[in-house]
Amino acid sequence: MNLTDSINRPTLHEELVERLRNLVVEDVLKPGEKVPEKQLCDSLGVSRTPLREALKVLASEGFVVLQANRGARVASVTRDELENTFPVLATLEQLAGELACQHMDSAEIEQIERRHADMLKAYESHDRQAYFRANQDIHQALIRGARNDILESHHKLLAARVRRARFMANLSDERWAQAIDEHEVMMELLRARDADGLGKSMKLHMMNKLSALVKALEAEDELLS
Amino acid sequence: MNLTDSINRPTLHEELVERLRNLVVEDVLKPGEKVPEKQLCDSLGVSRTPLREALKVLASEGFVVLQANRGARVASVTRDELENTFPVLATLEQLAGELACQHMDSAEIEQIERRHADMLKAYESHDRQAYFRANQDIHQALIRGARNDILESHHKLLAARVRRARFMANLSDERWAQAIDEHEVMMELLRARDADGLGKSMKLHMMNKLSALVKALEAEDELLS
DNA sequence: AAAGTTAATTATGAATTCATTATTCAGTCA
DNA sequence: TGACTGAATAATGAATTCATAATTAACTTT
Repeated sequence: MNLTDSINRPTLHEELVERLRNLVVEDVLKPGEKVPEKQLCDSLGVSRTPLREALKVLASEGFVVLQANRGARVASVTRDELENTFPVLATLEQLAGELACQHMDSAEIEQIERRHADMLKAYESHDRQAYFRANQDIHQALIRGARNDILESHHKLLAARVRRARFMANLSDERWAQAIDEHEVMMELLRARDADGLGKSMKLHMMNKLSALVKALEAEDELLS
Repeated sequence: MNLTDSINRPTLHEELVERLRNLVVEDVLKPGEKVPEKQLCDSLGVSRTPLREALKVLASEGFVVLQANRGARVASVTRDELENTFPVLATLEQLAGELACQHMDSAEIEQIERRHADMLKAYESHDRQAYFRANQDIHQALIRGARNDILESHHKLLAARVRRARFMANLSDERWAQAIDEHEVMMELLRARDADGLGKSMKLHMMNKLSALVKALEAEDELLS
């Protein structure tokens, strides 16, 4: 019996960082929107002190922008930011792929195998929600498999910031099919424990995601002009 | 005339983040050491509120560790952390090298050339201090040259965290000579704007730094046993 | 009515206060 | 003497208060 668990209540500000980050990532708080402290305090039932501490952390993570004496705004995901973030994410995933091939045991690989099957099923039944979940789980498992906390934390942060992009543009059928193909390749390379190959294909996968995203955003701009 | 400059006084907590981070990176606050809030408040002349906000940020950056109701400790640089951080730094530098070749203009390259010359001079006169400064400037300029803010911020954070390592083990003459050679190669590749080559050599340079560091630390352990 | 000016209101940055949890230390008992 | 108990002290987490900057609203003035 673990007694520390019941005692290990996280501090208020830690919980708030989690909750607020989720509100931003899940697009409940919209980019550019002001974040009025008092209002949030009331709705969350906390005082300003821990909330402000949380906002400082969120700001250092890049989810909000602070202006002295003018409060916090939700950081907007500009195209420029996407185009800067994806290459960094891509190299991190490349490294993760290489390390994962070296460090994952077969039980872990089998687990990914199962999640991969889930993903295919979701694709066939056109269930975007389930697809996103399975896809995210697979990437996260590969990162975990790299056995590198530093890599994991930085990847997590960048992935969260970019995750909002899925609210900006919808996944096209064409890109969806391509992504599935890429995942098939990745699975094969993982099975073969081809470190270099998996790294490269994960990097490519990420950069293709960016291309598709940029294309989709441009298409949306066309509609508006 | 820029009027915003005089007005743009950073908030207290931002200054504190900077100052405290420097105290950690410059090894004034030693790893494992407790960080008593009151004492720091007195010596810095601020109240606890902004100081605590700063500590939260430092914690999210990994420079201190917070324990609920037990305050903050300076994070210790374990060998494990070094071995995790350097590969990540190395891939980031690889990416930076590739992008720098594409984006830097010749004036910027010439500036690096000059700093490179400074570095060689410092090497010849065995001035470690000057060498570290020039070396750091060169790496930073290459990162800047990549024209990618996300890359830059993450690199900056990781670089600061391992910078403390130089207080842990001294640079051996052998490694110093090798590092100089590697820098020569890097300069040549930059002049030739060989993106792939520069990326790879920067990555290798970083990993060699890690090897040397680990070796030096093991040698120190020998002495203690 | 529109632009500009000043006063009132609101929101934020920072200090202080309060409540709770750790830590220290004196005293007890084996 | 040495381990345990519990009170006293100190440190931390969070709420509140205070001072100041920003925003809004009211009021001129043209």
